[in-house]
Amino acid sequence: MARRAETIELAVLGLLHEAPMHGYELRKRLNLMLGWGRVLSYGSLYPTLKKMLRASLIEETLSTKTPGTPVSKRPRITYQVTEAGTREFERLMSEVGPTAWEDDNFDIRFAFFSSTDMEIRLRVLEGRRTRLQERLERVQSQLSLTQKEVDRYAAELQRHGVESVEREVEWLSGLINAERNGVPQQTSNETAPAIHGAPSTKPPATPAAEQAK
Amino acid sequence: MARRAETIELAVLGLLHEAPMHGYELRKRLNLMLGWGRVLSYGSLYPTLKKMLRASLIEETLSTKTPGTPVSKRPRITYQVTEAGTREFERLMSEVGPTAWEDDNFDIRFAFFSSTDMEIRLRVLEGRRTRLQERLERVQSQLSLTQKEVDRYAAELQRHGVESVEREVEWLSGLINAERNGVPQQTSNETAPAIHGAPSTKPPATPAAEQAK
DNA sequence: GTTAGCATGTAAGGAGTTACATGATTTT
DNA sequence: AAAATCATGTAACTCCTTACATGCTAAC
Repeated sequence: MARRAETIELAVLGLLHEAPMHGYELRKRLNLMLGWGRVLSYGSLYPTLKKMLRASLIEETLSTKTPGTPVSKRPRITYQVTEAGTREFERLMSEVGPTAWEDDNFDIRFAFFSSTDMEIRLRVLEGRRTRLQERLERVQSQLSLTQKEVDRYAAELQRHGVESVEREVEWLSGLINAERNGVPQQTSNETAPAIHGAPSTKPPATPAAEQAK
Repeated sequence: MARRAETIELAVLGLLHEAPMHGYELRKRLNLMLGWGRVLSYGSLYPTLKKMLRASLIEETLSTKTPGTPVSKRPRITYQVTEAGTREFERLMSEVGPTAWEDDNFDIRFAFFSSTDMEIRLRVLEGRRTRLQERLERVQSQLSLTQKEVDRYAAELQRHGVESVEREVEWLSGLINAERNGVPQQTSNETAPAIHGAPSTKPPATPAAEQAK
């Protein structure tokens, strides 16, 4: 699953961009965010954090919590983004191209869309939509070729998969429209109206993937 | 993604159960079947086939195609299931438990549902549904805790995710009803009525049951 | 005082992708 | 005759999970 590492990095940068926190919480937020399927393990997160530290994308602050520090408190570590980290975050967020709209990557980028401007958002949303449409075409053309005796259950699975992706496309279309018709996107505090009513669905577990994560 | 290996094996056994074929075609069918996300590479498939050969789950037949075989034709290899392979397939298909309803595994099992009986099907479908419902609960409870200032896009992503899983649950409920109300499942050739349709005879006491499109 | 959840890590190992390497057959 | 697609493989490498190991802190 090659390209996951970058994804985690981006997510970490994005979360720390909002507020400093420590590894444990980072993991929780991450799992909530992209955790519809597999869950990120500590064995994956902590090494990534160390790596990012070495690359100076983030910094750590050790806290000893209680004032009268006895001796050997194992310190809790709070991470913050550095300036370099912020720049890297911005660089990654303004990337347009396949890496931005592949399954895992897309979700993370979307979650932090507030940190980019509309142009980028539109391009990513459209790229993603095109990606899914290609997928649909490919599958549908292949299906018509193989159309020999299709097993009932296998066919139902396919049907459901197609339906899910189609719904996802509709969702994206709704979002694209909302962006274009300038849904107020500035941080006018609360009362955020639903971005758009469009129905939706990611191909969740069923068609073989929870593309999201 | 640890548990994928078994999944591939099951899929291979299932496909070869239907008809012998060679690796290349196996890969195509596999990708069509569970290929909504990542695609299975040769570097993954061929080693698996070798391993299954060693385990005597499948057998190979070398074909030289053209009658007047010159000399050094690289042979094409057609794979078939052995008896041991068939038994293994049946064993795996009648497993009920977590391994049967986790994301990837579920899809494969579902695709080959025709090879099991209704009891198993029902248990797997119900297990899967429960799994997803737990997921929803977990996410929703966590969301209510974190309900501080949620970013608009992040919130929309969550909303969409929840909606997708809810739809999946409805889909499963429909299938469960269909199984219970005995949708004719034997191979009465074509004119197979959509699995899904199944209007329940009695006004289903279960609220969840209604969904049926 | 003990369980449950917070918190941080490491080592070993498996699974699968990428990139490479080769060749046959069919279509244009 | 070239291009596309069918077809089979291997080696290196990355990523990530599993399982282990440790210890603090709050609640019951």
